[in-house]
Amino acid sequence: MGQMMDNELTIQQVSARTGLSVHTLRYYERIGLMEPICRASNGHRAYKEYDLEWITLLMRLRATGMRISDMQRFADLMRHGDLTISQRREQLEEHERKLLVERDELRQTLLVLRGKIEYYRSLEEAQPVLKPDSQHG
Amino acid sequence: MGQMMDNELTIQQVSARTGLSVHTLRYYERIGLMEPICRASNGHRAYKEYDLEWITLLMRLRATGMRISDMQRFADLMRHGDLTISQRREQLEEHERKLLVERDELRQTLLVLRGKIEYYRSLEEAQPVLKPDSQHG
DNA sequence: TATTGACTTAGAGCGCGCTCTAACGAGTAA
DNA sequence: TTACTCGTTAGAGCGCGCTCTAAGTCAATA
Repeated sequence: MGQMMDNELTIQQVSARTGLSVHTLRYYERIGLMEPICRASNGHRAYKEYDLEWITLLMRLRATGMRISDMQRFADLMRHGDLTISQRREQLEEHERKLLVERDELRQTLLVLRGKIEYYRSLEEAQPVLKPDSQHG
Repeated sequence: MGQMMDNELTIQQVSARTGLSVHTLRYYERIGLMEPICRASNGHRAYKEYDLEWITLLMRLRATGMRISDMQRFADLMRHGDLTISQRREQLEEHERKLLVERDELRQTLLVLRGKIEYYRSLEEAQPVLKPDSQHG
């Protein structure tokens, strides 16, 4: 008893595939970021393919700075079916706008960094200094 | 007594210009992200132009996800003069690499978002729903 | 003189997003 | 039976980056 179906995954397997810790996976479920995961006959979570897909989306949103509370709101909208489609679209559009701002910041910072890196490089060439691993020379 | 010079700024003025709170400005100084700010004769901080420039760099690094502890390391290297130029360049290069990864994540997430937004839009067109502000029609 | 307001410090508190602990249960191997 | 592994829950704890509080100084104003 307690067997997983072939198309199901244990929490450990999901952890390994996603990089999220088992703690985090349970935490996400607990706070309503995920629907209650179906259970195997022994009470263990049995993740399905669509759970993995949902987790992938969550990770993308998190990695790009969406807050947990906003992700909760999106998950809530999902639960409430087709009537929330416009709201979901609007929420995604708002995140998109934030990402565009972020992209600009990132672009500018990259320019600044490259300028400074070049500057440091010119200093290094003008005034070479013994490095720790060149003492033998 | 206690007059600011023309080219100096109070902590409030720096706060207004940068968007950082006065709490945060003092906090950054306290933890060594900034050199001790010069004081006016009344003991109040008198920020100079180069302080603002440094703050601007700090804000860029923070906004692009550099950790405080890494910024502290960079500030420490600055304090130790020209011998640390290579290390500073390497640190900036490492941050640059992280930003390139982040940029890719951002790009991909933008693509995913746009796909979902388009999908939602198609659903909205196929099955239009009364919106809250269109009850009059 | 008394009050107001902007500043100072040291240090406590807080919200976020995990991360871990304790206590327990079911299944398997020796 | 004993021990081990892998899972479960509720709830405590933690690191980060601020954010705020308390208590005090000082200068200007009513």
